[in-house]
Amino acid sequence: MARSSFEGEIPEEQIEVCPVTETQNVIAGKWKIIILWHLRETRRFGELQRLVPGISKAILTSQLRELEKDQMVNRVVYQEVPPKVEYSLTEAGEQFIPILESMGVWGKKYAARRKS
Amino acid sequence: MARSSFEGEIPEEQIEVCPVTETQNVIAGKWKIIILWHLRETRRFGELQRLVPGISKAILTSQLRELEKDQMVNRVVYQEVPPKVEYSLTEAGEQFIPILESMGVWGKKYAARRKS
DNA sequence: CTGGATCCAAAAAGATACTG
DNA sequence: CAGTATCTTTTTGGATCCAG
Repeated sequence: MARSSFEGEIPEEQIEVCPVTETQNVIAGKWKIIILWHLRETRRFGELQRLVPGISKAILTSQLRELEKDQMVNRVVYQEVPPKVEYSLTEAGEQFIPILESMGVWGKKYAARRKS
Repeated sequence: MARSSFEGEIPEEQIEVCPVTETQNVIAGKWKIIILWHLRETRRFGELQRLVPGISKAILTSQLRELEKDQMVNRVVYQEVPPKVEYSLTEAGEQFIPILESMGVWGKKYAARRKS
């Protein structure tokens, strides 16, 4: 029987990306996890910079822009002088919180284990 | 007056790293999450390379070496010809599985949400 | 089959100065 | 206060060839 279609081929749009890889793509970036962690509560830009030790304004901005693009973070600009900008989690971001919490618990045990 | 101690300084060893940052440091790397995912079951090197689409041997090796160094992965060499090497999760690695599962669930919902 | 060693390219991060 | 623009540096990843 002749093949009337190429069963081995998959249209580009239908290629399913592995869900964990999907997640990987969103949280890749040196600071994204810790930023999301602090965004469990709404934070202002400067506040985030203080909470994340060692990050520069430029990098914080770029990481936040990427998280926005990935619909993990909301950005609200208040038209005031001096400027005020608040960042918070979107629904997708909120749903990621339990994973962040688990990471915190795991990381703590992991650190303790490694010290011994 | 000479200060007899530097009260502002913290000995290197006592600097506490935030637990989520600890976790971030372990899973950073383009392929580590998906590698850990497939290591829920013991896998051979070549098997891993097939399971992780797009990764080269050299990169797979380097990612595995880092995971070993971080005590997430065990490497067992069977003295045979041809060589056979099996990778599996350490206890720390095993304890990370629930987080990987959560990432899978979240990633699936995330992808679905983004398509609409 | 499972790698190691090199070299190169690309991406990510960081430093700095400037701005509404 | 909250950025942007530019430049430099560092870090990663990838391709290729060699080897026990």
